[in-house]
Amino acid sequence: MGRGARGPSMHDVASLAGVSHQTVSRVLNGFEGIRPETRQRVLDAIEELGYRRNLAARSLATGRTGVVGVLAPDNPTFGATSSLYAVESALRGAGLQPLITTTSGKAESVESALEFLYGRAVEALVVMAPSRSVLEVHDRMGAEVPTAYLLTGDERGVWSVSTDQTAGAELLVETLIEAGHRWIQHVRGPVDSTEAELRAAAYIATMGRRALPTLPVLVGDWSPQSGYEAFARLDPRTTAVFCGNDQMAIGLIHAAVEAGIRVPDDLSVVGFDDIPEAAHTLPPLTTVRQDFRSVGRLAVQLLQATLEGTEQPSTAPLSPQLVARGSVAPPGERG
Amino acid sequence: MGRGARGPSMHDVASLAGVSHQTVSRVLNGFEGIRPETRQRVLDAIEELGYRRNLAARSLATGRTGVVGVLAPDNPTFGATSSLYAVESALRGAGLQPLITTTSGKAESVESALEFLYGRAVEALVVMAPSRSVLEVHDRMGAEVPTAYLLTGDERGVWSVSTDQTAGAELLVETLIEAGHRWIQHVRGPVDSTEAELRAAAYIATMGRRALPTLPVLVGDWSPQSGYEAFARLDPRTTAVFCGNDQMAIGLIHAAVEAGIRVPDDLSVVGFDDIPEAAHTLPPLTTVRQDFRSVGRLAVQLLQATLEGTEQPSTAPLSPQLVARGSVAPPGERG
DNA sequence: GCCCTATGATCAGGTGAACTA
DNA sequence: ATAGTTCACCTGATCATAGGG
Repeated sequence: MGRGARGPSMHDVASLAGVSHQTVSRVLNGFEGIRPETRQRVLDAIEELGYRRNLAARSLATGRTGVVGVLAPDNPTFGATSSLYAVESALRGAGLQPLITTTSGKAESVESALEFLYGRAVEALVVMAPSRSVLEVHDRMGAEVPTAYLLTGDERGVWSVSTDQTAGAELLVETLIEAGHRWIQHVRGPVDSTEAELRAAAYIATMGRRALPTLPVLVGDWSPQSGYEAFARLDPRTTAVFCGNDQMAIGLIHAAVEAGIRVPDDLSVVGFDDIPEAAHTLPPLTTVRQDFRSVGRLAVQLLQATLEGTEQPSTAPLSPQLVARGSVAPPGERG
Repeated sequence: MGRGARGPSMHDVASLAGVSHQTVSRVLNGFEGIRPETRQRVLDAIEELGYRRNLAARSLATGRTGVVGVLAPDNPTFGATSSLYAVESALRGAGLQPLITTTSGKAESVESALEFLYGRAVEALVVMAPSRSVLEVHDRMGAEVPTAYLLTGDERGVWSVSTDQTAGAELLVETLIEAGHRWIQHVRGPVDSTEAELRAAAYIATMGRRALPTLPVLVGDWSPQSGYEAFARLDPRTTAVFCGNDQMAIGLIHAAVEAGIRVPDDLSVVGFDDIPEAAHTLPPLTTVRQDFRSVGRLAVQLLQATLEGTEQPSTAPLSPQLVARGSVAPPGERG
């Protein structure tokens, strides 16, 4: 397997420039005390040979890898993917190397991904844990490195980077209440999802605060299909539905219209996330926008500060933003 | 920066097991000629110390990195992301290390991503190039390693892994023709997109083959918003629209309904990709399904075979599959 | 003496840190 | 104030060796 077609080494550059390899190293690492003409000779030699540092050797010598592992859900949803891409780009910008692994969330899958990452000597971790099971596996395997948590509410204190789920849910429920609804039902995401939990809790709390009756919380799995299926289980008194995300709202609206229910005249519906399609459903969806990219960037800033030992940025939850569109109207005669 | 908290080395394992480091190496690499009891002693020592191979040293010694770079579009669409995740998981399964970078497609962005990847000594590349500009930059920088191309039609011959775009477009246009439509218009994706080009060409070819009139091809950017805007530019005679992807179809349907046009009674609409939302638009969207995950897996198989020098799998374009739903009907009186 | 099996000793690989001139 | 010398980092490949038939 002698495939290692090695390029020129630091020594090659050194002899071409007529200096020692150490001087080359110092030029590369931006040291001060180097005579301008020497530096230039080295730079020229590098250019001429097309020299590139051998990262394996560098890593071996320093004992550092600069690799940050990222554990991402393998379900390509808009939100998770947006955050993931922001993490990737910020990491690269910070001179670190993202090592992205996707997992289904099942224990076995999470385990093998983490095993892979630890085996790769990651120096920090970004755990995107939409479900509690991911966190459990991670905790069980023992956190070996600084870890930032995404998509998991603010459960991990300063190590969590998130949008304020509770505030988002309140915004939506209040919008429905303001429109005059009393019978508001919630279709939440999966049971082991932290974010779904927070949104559901906020639904109940807000209704309670306004002294309004709470209807049974229905459970979906974030998919449009599960929203579609949830429609059939809606309480007959329901005049407005707070869906746990936009996709389920899309499915639910589909089912409603199929059943001859007009949205929003007979039934108001709101979502969560503001995916690109939300502006173009029929009717356009009232929802709450999360700034996924900022969340990703912030997570990287947190880890970078930790690795460098500088002051960590604040990771207070980001504020979501209400996007009012056409899927909310005052309750019709149906209620 | 003495952050390198190094773990136990092969030497530590060797002395604990009472053998040489070389024997440890042979056990790790699955060599044959090792006495079972010796092997066990080594294994025990590894277990006891919690030893893990230092990959930097390994890579330095072998001259190989096992890293495969992936260039992905930073636009988190369902299709690209699905393929990306399949690539990641297949790569990891093959014992290789995915190094994923996202780019906007702009020359500068592509350049810096490739620079990053080459600097990381990637041994192979997966280039997901939805636009021709990505290919141009890649070509200009000189392909240093075996490269598989995704999302770019079959432009790169055996190095392209793709779904048959032409066949997919034909399927859709034929469906519209069979339903009785004569005035079919196409809303294509961006001008520098290879796939958009193929789909548009297939539209024109199919219409020609059936001796039907071709209407001006409108240009969108894949987003729902661009589909929405395209509606206003539709030819008045149009009775059916072939949208370049599902998202644009969603936007276009929105605009149509807003303008009082019924879908599919007054206007038939088809999409491309079969994203999860496509089953739940109003009406549900007739479209064509691409198996994005297979494409990703196949790309990895291709690279793996190349790296190992074994026989390469066939990369003939995969067949798309028609998904007939409710957005197509015979032309109404509008045409 | 010769072959075979299991294991050890030595060296190479590219870089950065510490010390030296 | 600059620049060179030496060593350490950890693993895998090559060659050498000890023991057994």
